[in-house]
Amino acid sequence: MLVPKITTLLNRSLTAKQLKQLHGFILVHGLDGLIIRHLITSQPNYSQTIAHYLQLILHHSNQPDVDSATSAMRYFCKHGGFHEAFSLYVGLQRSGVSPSTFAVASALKACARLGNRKGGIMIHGQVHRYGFCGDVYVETALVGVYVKLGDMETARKVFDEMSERNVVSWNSMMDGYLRSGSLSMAEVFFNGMPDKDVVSWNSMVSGYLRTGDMEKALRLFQEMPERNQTSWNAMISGYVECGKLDLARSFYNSMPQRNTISCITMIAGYSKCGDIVSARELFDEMGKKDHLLYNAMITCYTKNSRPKEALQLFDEMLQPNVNVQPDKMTLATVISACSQLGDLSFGSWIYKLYMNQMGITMDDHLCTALIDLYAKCGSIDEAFKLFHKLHKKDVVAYTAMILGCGINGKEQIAIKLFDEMMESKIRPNLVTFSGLLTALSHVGMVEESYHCFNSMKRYGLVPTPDHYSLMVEILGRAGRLEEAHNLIKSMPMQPHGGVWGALLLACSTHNDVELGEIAAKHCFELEADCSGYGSLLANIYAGVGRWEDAKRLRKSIHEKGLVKVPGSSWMDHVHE
DNA sequence: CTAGGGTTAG
Repeated sequence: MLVPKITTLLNRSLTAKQLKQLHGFILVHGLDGLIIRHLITSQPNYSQTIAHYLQLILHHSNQPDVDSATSAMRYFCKHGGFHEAFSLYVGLQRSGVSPSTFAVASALKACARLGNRKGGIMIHGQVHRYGFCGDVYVETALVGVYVKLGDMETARKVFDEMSERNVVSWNSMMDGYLRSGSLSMAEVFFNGMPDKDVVSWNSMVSGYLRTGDMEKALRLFQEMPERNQTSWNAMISGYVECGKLDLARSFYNSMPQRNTISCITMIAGYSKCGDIVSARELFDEMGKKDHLLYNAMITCYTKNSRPKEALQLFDEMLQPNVNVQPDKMTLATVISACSQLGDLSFGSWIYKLYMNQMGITMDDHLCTALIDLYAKCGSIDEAFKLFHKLHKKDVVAYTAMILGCGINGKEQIAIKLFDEMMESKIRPNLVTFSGLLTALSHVGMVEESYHCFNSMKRYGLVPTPDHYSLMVEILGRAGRLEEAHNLIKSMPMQPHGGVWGALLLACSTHNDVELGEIAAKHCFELEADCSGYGSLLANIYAGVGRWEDAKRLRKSIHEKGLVKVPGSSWMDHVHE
């Protein structure tokens, strides 16, 4: 009998090749549940491989071993393989083998995480049939399913009928009420719990944080009998959420032991308010950096239009002495950096070679990033190919395509895509309208643009200065300068330099001195670096033959950075 | 075994 020989093998760490041989052996000599279970627990590095082998084996076996299947299900559940876990359970069902309570609990967890209503209800029925109703774990898992499905009524019913409950059962119910927004019911459960653990406290604290009630959250945090990293991290993320970065930072500084998540939360917070220096400081302070931390920092750079730094950091993580494995998120972010730079070669290297080499498969996020890259770099056909490959076309994907068509001279297709999107009942957002207006601006379709701009409020969208800027550009190109000026004056918010800049540019192509001076005045007031605007105004002067004024303006920009326009006292504006 | 915190694309 060769089984003893295998069991001795198991206590050593095996190479992938040895494992494959072992698998062949198991296939030939039949399946032994004990061995499989032992394999999964004793070989953490290869447990995924083993679990997959097991899946295969079960598929071909008509008498699968319940215990080994359960081990595999638990493994998959722990590592996010909920589909695999569920299909293993279905496999057991199909071969008519009675599952264990463990298998049922795992399968229920998988259904909860997948939002698989049908599966959850099916297993609920089986729980009765197998007489697993008295099992706390099974019933708690059942509560978990209904909580995750948002069905608090059924969850409550299951909970009420339980003969025995533990902390987790209570916590699940409380979590469910918090998720469904019933803060008061959650409080009732929190106060009614026979005993609370850290999770109970943490859940309640983050419940208050979600509703923005920082006072109650803080009070509860201070009352906690014991705090763990999650408690601290929740507070940090709460303060980040409401923009109180300094308070978030003081919690970060005073927590006894920080982890990667604490750091990522802070970096994301700094990223949101544009403080990349502080973000980088925290990043550098971390001793051990994983790919999630790298992702956060790289994202911070791309979100703040620093694609070069983003790529530098990506390069750093690939260095042999660092050797941090990137994942899909890393690549999606890095590709976004490439499209900001217009670097098609690096981006497509990732797509065509690197992904293959690393065994990273495409998902819709990644695909959308690539669509944007190819579209921005002029390869609109390639972008379309990728667009058709998407499993689910969402706003972001449509927006990328619309903008891509717009900047590649395919305005009609951009409009068609927008209509198609409407028909699919996908709600456009602010970025979508920027893309559409950009497309329209290239063909000078003024009435269409007005229509588009005005339709924004139908979707509950308030145009941003950028949208006004695009409208000004469109009107300006059509020579409707006065109309553009009036549009700016009608803006409910302070226009930024770009809005007036768009008008100034239009004035320069149409040689309108009077309006040009007004626009330039605002530009000078709103932006630190005015040399570009100054030159535009000088061009207008030159265009109408006011050579002296043009010359003087150019000279003043060049020499002292002092913008002084003849005959206009409001131009006495000093710049550094 | 069951529950809790962070990061991706326009």
